[in-house]
Amino acid sequence: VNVCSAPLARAVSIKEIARLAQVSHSTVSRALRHSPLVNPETAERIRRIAEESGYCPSGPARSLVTRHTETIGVVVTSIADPFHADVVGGIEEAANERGFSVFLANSNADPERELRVVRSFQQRRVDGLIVAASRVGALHLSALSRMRIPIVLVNNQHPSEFVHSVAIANAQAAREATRHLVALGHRRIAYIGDRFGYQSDTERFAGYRQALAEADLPFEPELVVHGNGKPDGAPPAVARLLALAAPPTALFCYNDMTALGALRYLRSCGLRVPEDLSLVGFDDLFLAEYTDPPLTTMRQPMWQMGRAAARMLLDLLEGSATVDNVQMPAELILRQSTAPPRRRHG
Amino acid sequence: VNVCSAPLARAVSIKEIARLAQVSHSTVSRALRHSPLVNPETAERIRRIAEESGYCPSGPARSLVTRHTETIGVVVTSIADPFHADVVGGIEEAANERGFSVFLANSNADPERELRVVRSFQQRRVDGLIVAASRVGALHLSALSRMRIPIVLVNNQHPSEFVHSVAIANAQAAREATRHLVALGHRRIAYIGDRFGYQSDTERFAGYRQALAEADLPFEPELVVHGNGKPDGAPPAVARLLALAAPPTALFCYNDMTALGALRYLRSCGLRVPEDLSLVGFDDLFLAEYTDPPLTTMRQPMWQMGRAAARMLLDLLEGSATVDNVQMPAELILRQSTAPPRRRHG
DNA sequence: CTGAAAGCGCTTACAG
DNA sequence: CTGAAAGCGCTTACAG
Repeated sequence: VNVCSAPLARAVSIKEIARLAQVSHSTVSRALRHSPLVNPETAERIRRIAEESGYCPSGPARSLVTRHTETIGVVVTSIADPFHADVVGGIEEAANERGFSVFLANSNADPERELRVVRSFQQRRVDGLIVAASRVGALHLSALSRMRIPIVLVNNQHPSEFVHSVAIANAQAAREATRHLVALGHRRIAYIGDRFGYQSDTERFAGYRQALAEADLPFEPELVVHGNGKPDGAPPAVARLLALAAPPTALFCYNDMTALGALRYLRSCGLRVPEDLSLVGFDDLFLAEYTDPPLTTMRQPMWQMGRAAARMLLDLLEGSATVDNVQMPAELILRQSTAPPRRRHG
Repeated sequence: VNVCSAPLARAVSIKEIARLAQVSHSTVSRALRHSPLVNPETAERIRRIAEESGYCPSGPARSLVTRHTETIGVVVTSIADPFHADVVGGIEEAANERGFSVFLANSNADPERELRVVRSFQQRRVDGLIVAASRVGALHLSALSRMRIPIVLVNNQHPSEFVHSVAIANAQAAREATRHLVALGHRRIAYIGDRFGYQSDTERFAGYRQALAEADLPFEPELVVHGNGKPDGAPPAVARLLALAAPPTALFCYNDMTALGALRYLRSCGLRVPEDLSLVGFDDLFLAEYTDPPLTTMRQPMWQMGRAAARMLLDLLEGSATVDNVQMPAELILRQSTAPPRRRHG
């Protein structure tokens, strides 16, 4: 016989243990919360009885009176995306350290689903919300701010006094990555962006242009193409670049997933990286170290960003938050996918 | 001024909207739940008022009386691990479809943390639990079954009538993978297992031995080494194999992460895959398609396994579960990391 | 169809 | 130090 699907035994409540201990349930409540307002010996006795009877306090009942749930909601576009998986890991770790549990939901980048999910979190009375890399902030800001709970955005700052965020300095990081290519001698550097209009893409693109301008390199619109942030978005974009009369000698990608797709496509075209073409990614997913050649990329401290977001939210909840937007450091990781361009005319 | 960290405005309750609608709060409750016991017109009016006043029902209050939370807890060893990320994605998707939210927690493979996390889920009164690829089932089964809520294990069956599980036929899958190597002509095939004693490892090892036996190939203990399920666990294990007087010509790995580490280490030794050595992984993480060469591997339908686990749990909750252990199909994916062995003596 | 009452499991003033 | 009371926001018999 299967005990698991049997009707749930009613969990023992504070009342039950009050009966056992021959005190009022108020006293039990105090003893369990270690209130100083109860005789140490009876408190001890009560706790022992609670322990023995397998008492487990009811979160829902408690939060009904305390008006908070020690719970946060996190919505990501896709948990299967390694970037988000890492961020969520950091969030969970930091939340857990402070006694919070996390609700996780996928939005699949679908604004409607996103809104549904947020609404369900609202019913569950999460104390706060973390939204990672989506456009929800832009689309539904008013709906969100109406919720009147703290929200922190990861990699998706929104120019508003209503939301908080943690991100890296995207423009600056992209500029640094592009500079690296310039320093190697590349003059025709392509940018493979993301076609969904994320703010991070806009900023990285801006950084790319800045680096070009600094080096007095012309900005060539034909060198800017768009993927979809995933490996399969890269081939068509790369193909367009390769078909140019004067193809680029280096590719700077919006993220590592795009770089991964580009790398594989280049290989399938018989092109070698970095001998024929240099490639730089963005994120430093763990797999960047395992590609062949290992990928030069701009590292985002994803796990730390998750931790920072959770801590910021928790600080907000206890009113001790000091800043509204934290900016994390990015770091260029030099590996083997970049090299000086081949001389054109030996 | 920042509205988010301002004290929370008390959410409008059923009582408040009762006042607005000039009815009792019982009637409001009924109208909101679409009970037939209320006049359609007043019901409509009540709903409109609720809508306008931004009413959002309180989950905690509701579950206090209904005695369930429409919530499930999922604990994974590491959300940053792509296998788990995918499983969690499937769980969340299926749960969401049926109105459930999911609490996610990492155990870091630490039994104590695992237990703490499960206890916190218990306080939050989750309706059920999914535990993915951990030893919690083995270590804490009694503590778990005492919770008296349904639990389903993913890839971690436990020989007990108390738990439910979804998994693949590990032994059979490993046998098939090994057979593929045998069919290519390999006679010295190594197994790089996992050192943590997971049941899945034990089963895959058994399958490997079965395939050897079937082919009348001797089982050589020296050809069995252990990694840690991650890329960095592979190099020492592979090094030991390479140092053998008669090294293997093919490597069958416990999982893709191990294969990834092995691939990279082999490359660093100047060995080519599959020319010098064949390599097969297990899982078919998305990255298996992007290694160089792309990895031959045994696919586990991770997302589907997550969906199946969630559905099984939900079925258990509504008493409609039909099976206790679902077995998902695995599939050998042939790519370019395997080939016939090189002839030893030309 | 509707309302008053009781109760879910807790916390916390209030009054000893 | 302790208990009785009220209340958190809901649902649901029970009695009109």
